[in-house]
Amino acid sequence: MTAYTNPRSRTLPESTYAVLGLIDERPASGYDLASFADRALGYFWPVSRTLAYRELSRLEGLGWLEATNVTQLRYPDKRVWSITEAGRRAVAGWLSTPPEGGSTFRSAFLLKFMFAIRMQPHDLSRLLTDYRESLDTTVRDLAAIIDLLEDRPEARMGRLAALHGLRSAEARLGWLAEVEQELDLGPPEPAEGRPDSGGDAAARDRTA
Amino acid sequence: MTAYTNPRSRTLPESTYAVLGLIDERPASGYDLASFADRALGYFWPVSRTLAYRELSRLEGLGWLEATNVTQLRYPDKRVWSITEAGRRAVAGWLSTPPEGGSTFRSAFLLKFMFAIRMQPHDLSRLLTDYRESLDTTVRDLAAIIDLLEDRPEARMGRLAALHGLRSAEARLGWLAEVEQELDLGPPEPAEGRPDSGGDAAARDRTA
DNA sequence: AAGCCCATGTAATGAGTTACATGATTCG
DNA sequence: CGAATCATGTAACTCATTACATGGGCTT
Repeated sequence: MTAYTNPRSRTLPESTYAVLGLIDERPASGYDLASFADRALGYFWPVSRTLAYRELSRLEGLGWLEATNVTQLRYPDKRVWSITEAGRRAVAGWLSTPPEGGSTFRSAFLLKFMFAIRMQPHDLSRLLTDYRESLDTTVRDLAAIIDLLEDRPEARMGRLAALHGLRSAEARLGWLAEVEQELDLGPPEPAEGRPDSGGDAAARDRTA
Repeated sequence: MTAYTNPRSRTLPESTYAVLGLIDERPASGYDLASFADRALGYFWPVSRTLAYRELSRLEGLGWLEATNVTQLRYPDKRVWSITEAGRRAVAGWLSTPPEGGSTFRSAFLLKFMFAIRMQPHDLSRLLTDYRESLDTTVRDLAAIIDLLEDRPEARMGRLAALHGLRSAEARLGWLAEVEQELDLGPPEPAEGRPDSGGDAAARDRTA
């Protein structure tokens, strides 16, 4: 309806090509696509379910995708999308040009961290602890994904993309250790044995 | 006008607190604030000039900021903003709660990289080269900032935030080397001495 | 004369998220 | 019997960006 079907007037958002590229790989329903996109691109290019549907109809309007109705017995009928010849050309064109626009990084953690001098010590260490926990989770998740894809050569790029995230997260854990040392907050283990802040570089080595 | 002046109905965006926190540090005009925000938060929480103005008037509506008219001789008059008592309380409240929402990472590079199998070899190496260049620039810029802030204790958090970016960028350069090795694209030096892909770990060491 | 710095905003646009709406089937 | 899965969408919202508008003073 309110679709922006004219590719000449302005450049399409990258998410449009993300969806197009995924359908090029394997035809799918909107529902399928959304969950597949979440697994494949979720870490560096989230495409929500709603957005997936919107991009699909935009791509239909552009003539880059077409739908086939599939009736199902135990599940609702669905529209399975596949790429057209024009769509294939569009993907090729997109892949042959350098990424424009895109790439943003926003960190609510760093934003708050910038004002750390005005934070209560307790809140600061909480902030850092929470950050470490989220990084630990990321490391675990990505390591598992990499492990899973190790022996699947067709998923090579996915594995390498996950590795990109893993290396970044590891570097940030290293940064956290540096920061905690400089701010003389020992690594948070307030259980027993009061941290005598023995300047240990051992904490840097967490490449598990 | 169409401002959302009621903090009880829904949580305010983090950018609102970003502006509030900066004004808390030093009163400034909208114009000043925008350029200061760009320097201080630009790498992890961009606040455009237009957005800065919008947030300032929102904060005025909330009673968290107030303006003083300042007439100038050689420059246009301006409104200098400073924080109110209520504003100070709002900052304190914000700082004592864990970051909600925020933190997004979107990489147009990784998105394209995921479809690398369908790329022409030339376009792929171009993609990687461009990425390396942007990372190199980031590393240089952040290293310079860190160097500049080394002997300014009041800018400690800024220095550490920059270090966060530096460590991430370094890790990504390391990742790039791994990837180029695996995809058997030697590091791009097509000048002379054809790269015999001597598996060198030397390229990993770019902590200059 | 061109162009940047200071200064403040409005208007238009859009990308993306969250909530809402509906409904059959299957599994614990 | 409730929850999850499969399936498709609409509606509302708003954050954020880009373009537009204006204008004096200073620098090259």
